[in-house]
Amino acid sequence: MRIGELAEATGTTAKTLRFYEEAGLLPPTHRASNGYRDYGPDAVTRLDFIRRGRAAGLTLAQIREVIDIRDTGQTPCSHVHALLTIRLTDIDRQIADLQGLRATVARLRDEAGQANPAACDAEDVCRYL
Amino acid sequence: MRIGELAEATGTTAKTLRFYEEAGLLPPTHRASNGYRDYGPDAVTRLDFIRRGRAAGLTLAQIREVIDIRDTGQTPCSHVHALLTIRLTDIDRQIADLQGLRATVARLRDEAGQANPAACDAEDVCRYL
DNA sequence: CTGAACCTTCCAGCGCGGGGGAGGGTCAAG
DNA sequence: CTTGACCCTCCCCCGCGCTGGAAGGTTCAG
Repeated sequence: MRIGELAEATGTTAKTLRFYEEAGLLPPTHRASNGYRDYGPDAVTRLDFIRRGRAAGLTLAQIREVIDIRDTGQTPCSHVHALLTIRLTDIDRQIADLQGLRATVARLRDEAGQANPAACDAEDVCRYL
Repeated sequence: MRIGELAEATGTTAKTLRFYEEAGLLPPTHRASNGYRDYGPDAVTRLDFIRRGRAAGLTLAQIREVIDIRDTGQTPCSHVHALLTIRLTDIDRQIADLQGLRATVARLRDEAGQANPAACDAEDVCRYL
C-alpha cells in the first residue's frame, strides 16, 4: 500500500509517517520503481503499536526503545513492564503535583474575592499572587 | 543594582532577565553610562510577582497580561481572579486526564506480569500495548 | 492534452521558556 | 599592565511531535 493509504488506514498523515521513518520508528520500507514507498500489512500493526504507546503517554523515544529491542530478536515484554512502571510513577507524581498546585491556586483565588480591588496595592504587585 | 545582582537576588539568571525584558515582562530599565542595566529595588518585587505567577502555572503571556493591565493604572484583581478560575478548570481537566491515563497504564502493566514473555508474540507487536 | 491527485525531497517553523557561545566593552584589584 | 569578573548585543540552538510549503516527478481520468 502507498503512504496515503497507510495514513488513512491508521488515522494519521503521510507527513507523520515520513517523520516516523526519519525518527526510526518505522523501518525504511521497500520502494516501488517510481520511488514511492510501498508498505506491507505489518506496517499497520506497527503503527497501531505506536499509537497505543502514545496513548499510554510514552514518548516516541521510549517506543523506539521497545521497537529496537524487539528488532534485535528479543522479547521486549519485561522492558515494557519496567517502562510502564516508571510511567505509572511519573503519572502519580504529576497528579500529586497538580493536586498541590490546585490547592495553591484555589487558595489564591478565594483570597481574591471577585470584586475586591482593595486587595491590589499601589506597588507593582497584586496580593493575589 | 546590576543584572547579575538582581539575578542572584531573585534566584534566576542574567540571561533570563534579558529574555523577560525582551518579552515585555520587565520594563526596559535605566542604563548606566557604560550601558549596563541599572535596576531599582522594585525590580525584585516584580520578579517575585512573576515567580509566583509561574509557580501557579501561569504562562508568561498571562502574567504579562496582568502586568499590562496594572501598568495602565487599573487594578488587575478581577482579571487575576478570572485567570485563576480558568487555571483551576485547566488543572482539574489535567488531573482527570491523568487519572484516566493512570488506570489505562496500570491495566496494561498488570496484564503483562513481570516475567511473562509469552505475552510477546512473534509479530511486530507486544500485547502489553 | 490537461488537470487533479498522488508521490518525492528538503527546508522552515510552531509554542514554550529559556540556554550557549561568539565577539566585544568596562572596571577594579594585584 | 594584566588578569578576571562582569556586562553588552547578536544569533542560533534545545526538546517534543509534528505541520506547512516549495519545487518537482508520476499516474490516471476525462
